[in-house]
Amino acid sequence: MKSETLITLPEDIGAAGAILDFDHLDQFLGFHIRQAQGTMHRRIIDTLAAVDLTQKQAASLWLVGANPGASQIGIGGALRMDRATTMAIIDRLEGRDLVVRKRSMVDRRRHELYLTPEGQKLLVQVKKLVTAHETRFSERFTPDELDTLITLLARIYG
Amino acid sequence: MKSETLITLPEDIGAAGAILDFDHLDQFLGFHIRQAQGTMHRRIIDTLAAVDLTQKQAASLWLVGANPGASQIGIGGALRMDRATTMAIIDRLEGRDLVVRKRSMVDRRRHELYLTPEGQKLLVQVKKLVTAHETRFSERFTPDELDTLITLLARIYG
DNA sequence: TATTGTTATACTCTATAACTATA
DNA sequence: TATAGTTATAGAGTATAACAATA
Repeated sequence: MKSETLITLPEDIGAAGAILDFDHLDQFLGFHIRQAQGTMHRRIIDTLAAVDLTQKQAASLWLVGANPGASQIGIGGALRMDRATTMAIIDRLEGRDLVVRKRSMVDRRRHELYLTPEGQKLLVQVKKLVTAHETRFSERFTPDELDTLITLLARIYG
Repeated sequence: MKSETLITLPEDIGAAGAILDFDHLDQFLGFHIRQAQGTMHRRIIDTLAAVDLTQKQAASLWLVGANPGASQIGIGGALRMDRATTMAIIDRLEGRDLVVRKRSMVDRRRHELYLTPEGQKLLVQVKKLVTAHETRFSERFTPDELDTLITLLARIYG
């Protein structure tokens, strides 16, 4: 028994739709999550190009904005990035004067992270862009469907 | 109004659970897809380390096995990879003598892809590993839930 | 002109290891 | 001993650009 699936391709990948035997690969959760995440990621890259930020950079900016004084380990943990990855991202944000590091007085190992005025200004724009991006995808679902989808997704990593 | 969320972290990331204000970031579909995909991806990397393959390499091997004679553009399209990415992955598989390229007699621009006997042998093992990996995640859901989840995910990129 | 494969190149994310300083 | 940050390094994936061969 063969499962044939028509995959519609983004214009920049491949030439046209291709019919391939997926041999049950397309019955796997991991397959669909990867496709869905890839699709949304490509779109958010384009969306955030307007402010020259990547998704991780934008998410980090967002969390620092909501949690002034948070540490790198805190931000990284929330976004599931290790220390080295978080480091690189905060470096980038600091290099653009969007975020500042301040040595913590309570625990001198930690650096407290804060948005600069520029960071705060950019975050306003980021929130608009990300919200619009999210809407473009979430409007494909009813509120109930969206709620179900998010609840089920959370069970994968919760 | 602040939404506080407890995130349980993988042992290799961060020190312990951290409570952060996500400021609605955790109400976004993109956020949860990324977390879920990251979780499954980390796990499949560990799983496929036994055969020294990445997820993309394994998926490409799988599709070539199911579609003997498929072209790179065909494989890449099905997995949503551009030509350069597909090229690198097939190069790796060919370098390990798992896949061979044969010039097509019908369209001499194309290279037909085939598994070698070694590739076929390894694919058997890959299917066991991937299926076990999938089961570890899919068993968190009832059949109905899994069906719903996959159907909703497919709507994102369909 | 368009498509397939190829090569070169660059960037992001991810991860590991080792080091400093602080707790 | 453990934690937070840092630095160096490496690999995978993604993407663009340019080119050759072929349609």
